[in-house]
Amino acid sequence: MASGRRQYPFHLIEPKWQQMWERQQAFRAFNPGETIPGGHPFAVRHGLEDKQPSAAELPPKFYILDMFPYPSGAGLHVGHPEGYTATDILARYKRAKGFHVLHPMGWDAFGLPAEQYAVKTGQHPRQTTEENIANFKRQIQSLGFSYDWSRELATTDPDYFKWTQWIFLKLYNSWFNPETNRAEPIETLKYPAELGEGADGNRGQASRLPLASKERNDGDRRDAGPTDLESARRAWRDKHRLAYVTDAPVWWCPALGTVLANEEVQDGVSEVGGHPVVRKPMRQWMLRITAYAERLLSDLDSIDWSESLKEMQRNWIGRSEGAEVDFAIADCRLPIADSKIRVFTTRPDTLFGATYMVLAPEHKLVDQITTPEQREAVAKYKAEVAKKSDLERTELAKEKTGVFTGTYAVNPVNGERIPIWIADYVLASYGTGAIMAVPAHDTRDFEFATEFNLPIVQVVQPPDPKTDWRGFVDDGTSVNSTGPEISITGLPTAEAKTKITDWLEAKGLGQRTINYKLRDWLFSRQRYWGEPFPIVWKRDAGGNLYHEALPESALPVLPPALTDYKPTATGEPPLARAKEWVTLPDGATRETNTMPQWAGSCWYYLRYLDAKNPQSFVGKEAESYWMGVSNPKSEIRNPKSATPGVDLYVGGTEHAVLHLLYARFWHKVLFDLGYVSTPEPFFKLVNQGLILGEDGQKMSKSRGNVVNPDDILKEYGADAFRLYEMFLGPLQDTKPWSTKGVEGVYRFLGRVWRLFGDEQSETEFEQAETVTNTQTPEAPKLLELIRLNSAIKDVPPSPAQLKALHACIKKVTEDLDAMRFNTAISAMMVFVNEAMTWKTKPHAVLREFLILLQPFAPHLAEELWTKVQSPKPKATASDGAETLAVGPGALDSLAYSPWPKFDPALLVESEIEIPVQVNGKLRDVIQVSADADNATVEAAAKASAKVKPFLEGKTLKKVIVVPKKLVNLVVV
RNA sequence: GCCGGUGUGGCGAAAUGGCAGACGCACAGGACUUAAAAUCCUGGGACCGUAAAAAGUCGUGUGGGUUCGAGUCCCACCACCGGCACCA
Repeated sequence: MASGRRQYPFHLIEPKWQQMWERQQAFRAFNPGETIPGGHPFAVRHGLEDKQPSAAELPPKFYILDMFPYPSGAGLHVGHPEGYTATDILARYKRAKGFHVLHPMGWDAFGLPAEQYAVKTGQHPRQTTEENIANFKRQIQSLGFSYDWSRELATTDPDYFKWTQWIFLKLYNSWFNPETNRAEPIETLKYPAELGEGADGNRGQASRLPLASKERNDGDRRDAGPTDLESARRAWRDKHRLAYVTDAPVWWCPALGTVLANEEVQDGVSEVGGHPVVRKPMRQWMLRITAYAERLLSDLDSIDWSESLKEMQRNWIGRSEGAEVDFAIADCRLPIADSKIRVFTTRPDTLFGATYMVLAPEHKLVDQITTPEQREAVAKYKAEVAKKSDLERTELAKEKTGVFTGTYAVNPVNGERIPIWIADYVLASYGTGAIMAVPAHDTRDFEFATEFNLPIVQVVQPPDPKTDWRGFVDDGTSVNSTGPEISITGLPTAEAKTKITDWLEAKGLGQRTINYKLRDWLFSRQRYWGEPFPIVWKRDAGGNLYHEALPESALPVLPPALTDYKPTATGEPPLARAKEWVTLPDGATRETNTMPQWAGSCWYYLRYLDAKNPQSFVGKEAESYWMGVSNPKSEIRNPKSATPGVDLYVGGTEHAVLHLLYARFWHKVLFDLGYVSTPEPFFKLVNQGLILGEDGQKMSKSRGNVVNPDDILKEYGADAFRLYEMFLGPLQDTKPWSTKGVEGVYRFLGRVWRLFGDEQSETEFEQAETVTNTQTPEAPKLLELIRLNSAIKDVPPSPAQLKALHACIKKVTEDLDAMRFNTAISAMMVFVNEAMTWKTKPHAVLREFLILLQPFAPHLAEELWTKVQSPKPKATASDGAETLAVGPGALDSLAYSPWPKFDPALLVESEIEIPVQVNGKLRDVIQVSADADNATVEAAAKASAKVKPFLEGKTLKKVIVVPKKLVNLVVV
């Protein structure tokens, strides 16, 4: 042990209070209508003992949420508790402020490691998961966080994933209505005329179909037998559902034995593990997140997230405005419908500069338009591209490649013939999979044209004539842009875009379009340890396979027992091994994919609100109270949306796009369908920064610089650990760990201990401790031997003492409101340093200080709080310390003690120091009375002996007096 | 390449446009101690001075600018960190 003697007996104090809080359920939050037990400190504080308050009768809520962890086998590292400590401090602070705080914790427990372990050892992932959760929970609890453990949840719990599957059914049974711009039940989807039941008689409403049967046993369905009309209608609906099936190529990762979402693939390798991935067509479930692109984008304006995080989401969604333009194919040998190639461009103003076209190699027209002479070259190029992994495609991106198809297109604005090429720098999956190339004003086209000697025509003049127009991609003025029917020459870029787009629309050659980079969410995984889909597959009379939702009554769909967790030899998911499970009595077969890990984390913050509800994923009343809509006393800080949701959400940046985008998407669907009352889930979000190793490098096992919280706790205790994590620097910053730094705050806590404790009784305590087994339940009683320091007296504080206290209250309060934990701690250090010097320490002053300390170092503060309940040792000491903290009817629980208010009047000085500058340079500091007027201050400044030499022989030009701040004498 | 963020002592950091370096670490000196640990006190940006002081000069990545006054605001650049990356 580097630090030698223990600063204070945290090894007894911390378990004592953790047990106390747990016994008392001190941090349990109560839903509207719930009976609040008498004696519970929250009930005592708010006068709600044995009552069943409605939402309106409860104090204003405050929902503080941590990103729940994946309980890995490695246990907690010091990065986890950083955010958890910050939120715990705020939760405790808000409780003291009188809020009804919801502060829950749970487990994001589905995931690959437990499954990979199962593949290796045959141990069921549930067992691994449960062990890991137990370890995580023990570690988290040893830090004294004030979570409401009665709301604990795990995504792997059937009572939980039943509702994950239920939400999936909602997605499955909904479509996005572009007219109302929101999700609606699939029954509101109209069939097109050819599928309608009679012309307009029943408005083609799908509700005429026996849809009610969806909620009945699936066995009863469609006894009448399918018809062509019925399967056509089913196909129509299936095409519109928010959850749908495609056979599109997906990222298959052979090493992981699963497909991955676009977002899980980085630079051609899997984000997890860095394994290579390949493109492979497979049947997959998709979620139609793209329908929400616009709302996901625009609603960012209504929430309080960091600008950089919003920017990341905006970039991910990637909205771009432009136009789609049709180019006719010259000398067309094709049927009319296919004789056009549609391109997407954000720069229709550069249409006159289009000197060639490029199709993605996968574009569906490529084979049709390729001339016989070029056929071989095109086929070869397509084969090359198909062979390339995405990794190679990105790596080789520097050099442009492509092949001419032999065919020409006609530029609609000037009738010019331009060659059509194929090249892999055009992506099939974005826009229309084809572009018009304007080499003069697009970097990629410029490189391509240079490579293949294609013409480059200027059509934009840069604002600065010295700028080279070649490769100029910004806004300027259109030039050389006059055709037989339309001219935009001379127009600034913005106007040129409008004018030419209007013309294209009028001529039927194109239209305004908005494109998004965002793709639909690939939602199925070939894994065992995830939520099974509540979906079965059947065949209709024509032998066609179709899918159907299981009824709600079939939930939860549990995964089958397996002995082998590997995918099958044919590449089918592991669930396919459970033959009996897969096949239902009616011959239907179950979907064997499972949901991705993101599914469970998409809505866990809602389950916390009503974690045990067996009837619903969340009760209406609980939802509206905690999300802040039903309680008139709630603080609504954003008048624009007036729907705060989670008041504070803290977690790492690694979830900046995926989790946060997916969760927002699900929340909006639930909002549209009327299940939740706010359009956004997380009103305020803060990303905690990374904690690096002592060497300033990212912590990793291979570098050997990982700090284990258990080791720190053993040596310095939870309070010191918490304090240090916050003292390190601003929450959002990346900062290196320093175990030496822990000692600093540990010493501070030791000073607090000595400030309150009596030295002689401490010695007696230590002697008693050496002959006692500290593992016994009686050991904490030893703490009663510690007496209050005799310098602490029930006397009125001096003005200086009051000032020190109130300066501390002010600073800590303001810093907590702004989440500046490090400076709040330093303010408490300043206070303690000063209080140590006081000969007589007023009881009232030190007592208030403990309330400030409590959120940061709750165990120590609670223990000392028992000592300051009365300046004399308690007469009823035989009751033990417990009664002091939790006695019914008495407001003596520190955790719920009202936060002190500072009195600004106590902070005013009678004499203040004013710096005096000459020409902006500090020359002296003078003492003046605080209410001195400017003339007096100026005179005093001029009179200063240190200032005078700098004025001699100079002319005083100007005098700046900033009241109570500074004097600056300007001389020449 | 594009977007976002950050550059302040030996280190972590602090500073509504107004005394740069609070608070802490590490370090040095002292007190207590047989000694050590712990604790308490003192010191500290650099330079130049001096027996020791005082005074002075320079100092917040670099170069400009605005201002009586800039770590803070503006412009240009450099470095590092994070994100995106052939998205037309």
